[in-house]
Amino acid sequence: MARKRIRDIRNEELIEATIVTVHKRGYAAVTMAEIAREAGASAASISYYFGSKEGLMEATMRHLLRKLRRAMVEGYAQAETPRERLYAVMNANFADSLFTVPQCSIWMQFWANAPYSPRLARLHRINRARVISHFLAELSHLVPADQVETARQALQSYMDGVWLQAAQSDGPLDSQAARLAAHRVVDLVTSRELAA
Amino acid sequence: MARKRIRDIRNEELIEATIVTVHKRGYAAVTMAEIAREAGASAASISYYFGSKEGLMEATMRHLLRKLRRAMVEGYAQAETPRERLYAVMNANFADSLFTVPQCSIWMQFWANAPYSPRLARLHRINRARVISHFLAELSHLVPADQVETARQALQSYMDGVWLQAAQSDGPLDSQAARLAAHRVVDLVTSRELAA
DNA sequence: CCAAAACTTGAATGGTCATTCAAAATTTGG
DNA sequence: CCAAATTTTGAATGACCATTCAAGTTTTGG
Repeated sequence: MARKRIRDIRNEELIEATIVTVHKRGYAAVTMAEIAREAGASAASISYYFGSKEGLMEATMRHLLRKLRRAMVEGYAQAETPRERLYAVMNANFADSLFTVPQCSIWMQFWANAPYSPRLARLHRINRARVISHFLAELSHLVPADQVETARQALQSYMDGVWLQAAQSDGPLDSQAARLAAHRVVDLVTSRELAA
Repeated sequence: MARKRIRDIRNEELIEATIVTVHKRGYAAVTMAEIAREAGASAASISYYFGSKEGLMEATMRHLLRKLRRAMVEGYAQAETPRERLYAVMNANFADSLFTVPQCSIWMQFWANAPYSPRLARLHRINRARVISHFLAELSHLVPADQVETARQALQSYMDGVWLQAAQSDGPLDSQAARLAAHRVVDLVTSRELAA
């Protein structure tokens, strides 16, 4: 019991420290020593728990993806119509617990660096495919078949763009306003006017 | 005459090599030696021309921003209505010469790393303010005053999101389709239905 | 309480990299 | 053609960093 406990505690602490430190210094500049200091540990302990720097980054990204997925399925469970499920996707992405400057910032860091790390790229690809299929599934009930892909592209671009802008924001974010705005975008994109 | 010529030629070659190499290896991993090799020069010559790695990155970002700005003013000159000018902004961002995978990719690299480099951050801030004011100026003629900011946020998020997705794309991009889709988004956002 | 297992880290290692510099090559202006 | 200015680079420098390892400390299970 306790054997597992300690490992889990350290994992969590080190991942949290990674989020804070990558946000503060950037993916390109962050060092093991900085992350370790933030966590009150030594750089050597990171190697002990995660094997390597890349292992730590992968674990941190997994942590963030898990958090997002949890928020998503939670909202999905209560949604009953395709439109409500689209709202649920947006609500998850702009949930109070996820839509903060540091988290959007670190998300961007991983996003930008995923193409250059096989382990991050893999996680990124899997997550991306999942989100796309969710969007397509719901949109297929709401817009003509030949517009589904265009509508998905629009919704997903908007969602990503909001995160990207949020990452650059100075002040704190208004997650509720973001959700409302996102709902409106869903409504617009699924209205008849999308047709060319 | 020739004195300036050589410097300009080298500047251009090194900046072009920087774009190619950063796209290939990522901002976090790229080295002076790699860029120099791509340009058929030595790492020392980069220091000679740009002073430092950060100087080279700043010059490269300036180059990209200049390119974007040129495309923008060109379209602006021909636009006659607020809506046409919004189209022009989109057309510039999704111009054939700019909307390519490598360029979207490197743009993301700079975007993600700007917050951690004072010189990049400065360029980024200036560009951002310029784009925002353009959007606001045109939107103020098209939507009620209390919706201008929301509409700007939506349009800009969409635009950024499309670039972000394009950077991750596997195949080549269809810039004309991107422009058409962007026009439709402009139409949607400036329609009466934006109202909550 | 005890031995074994798990955990922790300071210091060493080996490697990488931006930058500098001196010397050489090239170009320029006359 | 020549001297001065400019351009080029190989090698040296110094700094930084991820990872390893051996030696300790703490925790665990009995």
